Amino acid sequence: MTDTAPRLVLIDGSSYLYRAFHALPPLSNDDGEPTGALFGVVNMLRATLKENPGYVAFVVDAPGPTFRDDLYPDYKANRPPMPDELRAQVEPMMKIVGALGIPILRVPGVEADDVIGTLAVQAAGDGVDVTISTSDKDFAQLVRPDGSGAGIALINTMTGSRLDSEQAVIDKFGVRPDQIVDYLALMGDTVDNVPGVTKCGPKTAAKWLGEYGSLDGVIEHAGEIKGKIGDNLRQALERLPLNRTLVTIRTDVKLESAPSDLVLRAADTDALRALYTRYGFRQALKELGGGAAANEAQARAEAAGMRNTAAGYAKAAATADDADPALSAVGEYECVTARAQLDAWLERLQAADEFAFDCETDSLDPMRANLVGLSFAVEPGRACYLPLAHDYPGAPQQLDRADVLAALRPVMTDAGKRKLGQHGKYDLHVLRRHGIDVQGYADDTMLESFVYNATATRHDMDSLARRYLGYETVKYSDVAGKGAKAILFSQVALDDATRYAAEDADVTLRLHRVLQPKLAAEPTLEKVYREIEMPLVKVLERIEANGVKVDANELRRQSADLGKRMLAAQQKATELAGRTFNLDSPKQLGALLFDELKLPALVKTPKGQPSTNEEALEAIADQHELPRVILEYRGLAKLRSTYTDKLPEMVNPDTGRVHTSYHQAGAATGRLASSEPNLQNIPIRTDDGRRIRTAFVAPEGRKIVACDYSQIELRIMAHLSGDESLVKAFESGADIHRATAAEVFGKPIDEVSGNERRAAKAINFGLMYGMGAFGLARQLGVARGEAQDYIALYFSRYPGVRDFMERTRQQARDQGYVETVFGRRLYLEHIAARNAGLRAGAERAAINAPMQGTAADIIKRAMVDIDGWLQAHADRALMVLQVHDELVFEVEEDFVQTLIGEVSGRMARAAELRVPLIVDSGIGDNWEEAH
DNA sequence: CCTATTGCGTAC
DNA sequence: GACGTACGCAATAGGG
Repeated sequence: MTDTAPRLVLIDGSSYLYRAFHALPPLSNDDGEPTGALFGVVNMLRATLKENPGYVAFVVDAPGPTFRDDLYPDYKANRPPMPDELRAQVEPMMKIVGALGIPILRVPGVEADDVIGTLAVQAAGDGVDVTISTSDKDFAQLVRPDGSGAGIALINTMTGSRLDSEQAVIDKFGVRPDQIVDYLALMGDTVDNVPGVTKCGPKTAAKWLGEYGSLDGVIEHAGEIKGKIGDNLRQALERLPLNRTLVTIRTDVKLESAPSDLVLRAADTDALRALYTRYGFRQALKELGGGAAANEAQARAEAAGMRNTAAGYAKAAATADDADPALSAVGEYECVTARAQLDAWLERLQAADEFAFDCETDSLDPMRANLVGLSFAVEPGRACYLPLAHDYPGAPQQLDRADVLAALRPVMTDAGKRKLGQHGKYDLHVLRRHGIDVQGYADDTMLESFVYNATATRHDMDSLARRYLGYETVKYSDVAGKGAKAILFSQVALDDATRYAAEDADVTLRLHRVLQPKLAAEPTLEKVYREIEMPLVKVLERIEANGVKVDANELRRQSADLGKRMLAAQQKATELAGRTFNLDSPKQLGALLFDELKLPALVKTPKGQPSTNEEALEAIADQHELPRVILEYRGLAKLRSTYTDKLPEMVNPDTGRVHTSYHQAGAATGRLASSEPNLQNIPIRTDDGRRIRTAFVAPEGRKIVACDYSQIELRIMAHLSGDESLVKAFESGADIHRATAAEVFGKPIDEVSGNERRAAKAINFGLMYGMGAFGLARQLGVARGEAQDYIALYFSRYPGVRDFMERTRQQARDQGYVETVFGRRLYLEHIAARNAGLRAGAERAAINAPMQGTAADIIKRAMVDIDGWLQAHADRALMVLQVHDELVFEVEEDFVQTLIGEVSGRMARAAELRVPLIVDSGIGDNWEEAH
């Protein structure tokens, strides 16, 4: 229960500010502004936010008197005025806190302590786990056990100490939390000018309270205490009750904010960047980065939005007893080990309109994984886990796997019974390999999330649960450990396995209930999801299952050859350098080239270091022999380490083939991504590289057929822009780069030189990527002014393209997203950023996304169509690869012509554009020949 | 020891 | 700062 409850973190801002001010050296930024305390507080805040609290508040004192001043005019009278250097840091701190998205509480007439106390007690009473982040020990009085209910814990982020139980308080102070007030009253507080019993410190106070139980007990027995300290006590007797009132943190003040209002909002990254830059917080700035941190902020924003539209955390904190639990209650999940239980669940599955399922296995590779268990959810909170192959000492008896699968087969293969999953392609593989070819796979929460907002790079279940349900799932590592110590899921105890696995199905179902309506509210997105992505799941499953035949021996021969040549290059390099060094280490290489040999460092890495990349080495290749040798070595090493050594290792022993994984939610533009191994970046440019493709072969009696779209993205640019000249060029069937060169350089098409065509090609591609004159100049090796002239000339010949690009930028700015021809959306979170670099990057992405994304939509549609046709010919041809604009098939020889006709026709008809879609095909015994 | 980041390079 | 989308290798840096 504790790990399912929402969390509230209350930050005692004032205490941190003072503590950091006194603890840290008096740092300042380049402008001489003091930053020491700020630095400490910012680090503390970042550490706090890393814990992903759903609710948080930064509480500070408001100016003006409080009830304690009324009770005791000298309260805090000893306190010196705030030093100027500290005062100067208060406003910046508030700005940073605000920019981080943390609600700030500053309540007039109420001390921060009392605000925190009131919120803590209120939230804990509502079942929320509360953490008070403070360096003030007085708060120990609020610590309470978290046992079954929600507790209040103290954390001091600066020292890392944590007080989260009664025992922890006793260990630290020698008294229980409920005695802390009495303890403080006895000792007094010099900082707040509250005099206690003279000479009574922590030891004495704890001793007395241990003997007499409470302050009242101590007062009662004051006469019995001997010695000087007894006299001191008796002298202080009169003021002890007042002390107690002063040190008691109030938990009943009237506040306008309820704990559920304290939702962590999205961070304002632009503001943060500006503030961090101003105060020189480099690490914080780095973490802010362009990517991960921004996504996190986005995720937080959405999660916060979620909670606000629900009824606040009170609903999220609902317990198992609630009729409508917004969060699961661990323990309610059923572990199915008896036939009668299974039968009951089969009935539930039969009765449900749609249910969620999930497979547990012993491997992340769906082509190797063994089924260890299955989970199902029929309605939120109602889920089960069916362990099938758990095997550890003392493992309970489980139902027979074959029996269970046989019992489940009817419902799992019933196309009319809608099933849903999270990244279900994995589960489809596993079940297929265990004899169940799932039909009716209707919804996938990963794809719902991806289509709904592809900008969020993570679409895994844990992230989605956090983003859309405000819920922290049980992690795999929680039940199975991680790293080298991780155990197989089959070795996880059944109760742990149940709370993990059943939750997966449960959360999947809950996510679907949240995401489905969101998608339904956007009909074009719904269409992309329903008509492109969902049908593609089974198609990709088949392609992955087919795999591609790879001649491992051929690759091993190539590895040996590359190795010999690498060795030769290495020897030559050692000779030229006059010493040995690691050719694979950019750091060592840089030191050698730029420090020892004093060669000019013409290219810098993003971090400002001298780069040793290809461009940098090419630039100095005329000054020394070594750079050329390094380039030779690099090229060989790349091919060997990434391809010829690795691909043979990826051959599946069961099938003898290589099975890549296609990630349907891989690229924000809608493209697929391929991994393990990535078969979408097999070399083609160089001879050595292209040779690797000869190892992608067809078995005896079959051919490799490759069909690719000709210039699809440029055609889409023609379609989207409607530019007359460009459309005409494509209609005429001309070589598009040659035609562009003819336009730009103003000469007949057959007089265009090779160099002019090359320049035109660079312009065509560059424009699609939003390239500017600077980039084009670098690409072509011409002056920037010349490149600018080319671009200007291009736009004057193709004004429609220029208008299209401006329209696209404007659309991105106006609505925050751009879309493909089929309505797929890409949100651009930095399109309005104040940071010019970020904004320019977003504009380039905005220009590219409609073209790249539309191309992705088109080939996906074609794949679904082709797969539908190919199903009837599965014994004669297989679809084996997709490389963005290309589909590769393995085809029986006498079926090749039929296939090419069907495939190229279906590819060409996958979209109706203003220009024709042309498909080129090639045939060969291997992939290289098929090009 | 394991994970994250950096630098580099492959594809479309 | 300057060309969009990916994945992955080897070295290195950093946290436990």
